[in-house]
Amino acid sequence: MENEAPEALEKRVKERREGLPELPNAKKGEVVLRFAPNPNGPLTLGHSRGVIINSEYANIYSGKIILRFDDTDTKIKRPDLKAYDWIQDDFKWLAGRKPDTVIEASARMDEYLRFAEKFISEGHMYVCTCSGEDFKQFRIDKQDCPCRNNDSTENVEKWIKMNDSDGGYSEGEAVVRVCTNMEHKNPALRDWPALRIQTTPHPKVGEKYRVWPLLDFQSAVEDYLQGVTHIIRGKDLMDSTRKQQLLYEMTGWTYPETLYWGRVKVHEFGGFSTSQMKNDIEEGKYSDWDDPRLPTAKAMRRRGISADAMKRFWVELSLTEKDISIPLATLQSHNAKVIDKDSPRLSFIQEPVKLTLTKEDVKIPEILEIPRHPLHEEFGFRKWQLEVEKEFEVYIEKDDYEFAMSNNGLLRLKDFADVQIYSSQNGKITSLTKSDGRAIIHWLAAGMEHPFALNKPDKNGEWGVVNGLLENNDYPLGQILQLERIGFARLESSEMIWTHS
RNA sequence: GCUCGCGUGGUGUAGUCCGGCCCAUCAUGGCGGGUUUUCAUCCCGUUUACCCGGGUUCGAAUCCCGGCGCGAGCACCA
Repeated sequence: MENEAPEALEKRVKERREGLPELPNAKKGEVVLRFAPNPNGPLTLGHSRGVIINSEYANIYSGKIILRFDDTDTKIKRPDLKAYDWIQDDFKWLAGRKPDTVIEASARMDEYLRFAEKFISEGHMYVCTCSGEDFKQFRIDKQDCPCRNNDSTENVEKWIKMNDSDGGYSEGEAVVRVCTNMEHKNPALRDWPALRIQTTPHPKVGEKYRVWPLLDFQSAVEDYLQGVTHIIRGKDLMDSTRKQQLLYEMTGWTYPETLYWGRVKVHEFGGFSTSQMKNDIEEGKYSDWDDPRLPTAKAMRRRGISADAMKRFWVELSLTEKDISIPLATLQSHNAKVIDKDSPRLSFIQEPVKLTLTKEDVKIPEILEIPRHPLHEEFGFRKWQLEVEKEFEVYIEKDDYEFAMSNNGLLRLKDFADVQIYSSQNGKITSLTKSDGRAIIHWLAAGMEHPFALNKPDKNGEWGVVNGLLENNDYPLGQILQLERIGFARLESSEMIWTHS
């Protein structure tokens, strides 16, 4: 058998793959990856995929992950000074660590301009002074623009004029193009633009530079300079890869291995446009970037989604080029598994109804001890001081009260006692032990509560405040709680933010 | 218009390169049940899929051809 068909033995056995697929041509310890957002806002849910997938691969291959701020547009997607910090913060939360290197493209301008000048003098790029509209036509017609045939000396002169704020070209009058091929079958690759003039000051470096690289050029040069081995990007940038490969071919550089993912939408949010969110916040539709209704990393964190759940979520979606639309429930399901085991239980009474109960012959304890977590007694106990002398008052939810009224008034107060309730909002404690299969509800003893609010979405997804009574506690702000029979929520100073059930 | 990519259940995903081990994996959701003094966690059961049409082949989710659908690029945005 081995002698007759050796190739049959070499064929890989079909196995179920788990986690991320292998990176092509990756050597442990030598992988360099990068995540390159535009700092025009904090990270969105979409960006979180980039942080997680790239940093996961860096972990798997003991490689490096670079965080690069692609901030070379001063006009359309202006960098937001605050975003540089936000993104580093979001990155650290998602990846569980800081990036190995942080680069700001705007701080690397000298390098980009140096390479631009080199490529122009070598004839790989040229200065084009045609209008955008004219060039568009040349591209459609597969015709060279008049500037294409200028010799490199002339191009260097024009390059100097581009950089000259005094008497040179002004914004829109000249761009630098990569000399590819005007008959390339893919129109997107025909002499693509590499640098242009921008006179809007940059928030970081002001008016120090006049000619700025476009993404394709900046990214191509920086990836080379940093020794990036693998690029993982959206498939909308496939043509970007091809443009950059053409430049790499001219310069003799080796292009990184490139992988892509498709577009992701979340049912509840649709897409994740940073500029759209920015507008909406400015118009007052949302309070800020961490408004729980927004698909930002900040908002997810505020809603009590754990970084671990985000990681599981993105790793499960893996690296496919398919455009997908996924319900938030998938992320929430991962999250529930992660947070359930260490979320302390607490009672929260929505729309409370106060009941006065008689104790009859039942002897109630002065202190009721309820575990903070049903599966982890080592977390300790909640200790409720009960009123043994005077009237005994409790709060239950209006819905539970109404349910009891239409079902003979029998209820069990969880972890405490069986009660019989009357429509007068009075009742009696009938026994401490559970005597039958009656419904068990959560409740609060009077004196153990304080008014508090829960900010949560209704059935239609509209967020609103539910007022109620929260069990007294000393958990720190940011603690994720499980409100018994309701769901998870994260504690803030003036309210709780709903996580999910 | 030109160019590129993708099409497996309600939603994702494995398998597609190298055809048989796939009457198609795992998860999530739905439904039903169990455990639980929470409608949480956990456990069990159940449900539904290879875009369409040809071809090659003993055999096709997988290879070939042709459709159709969806998405993206063709920006002096990233």
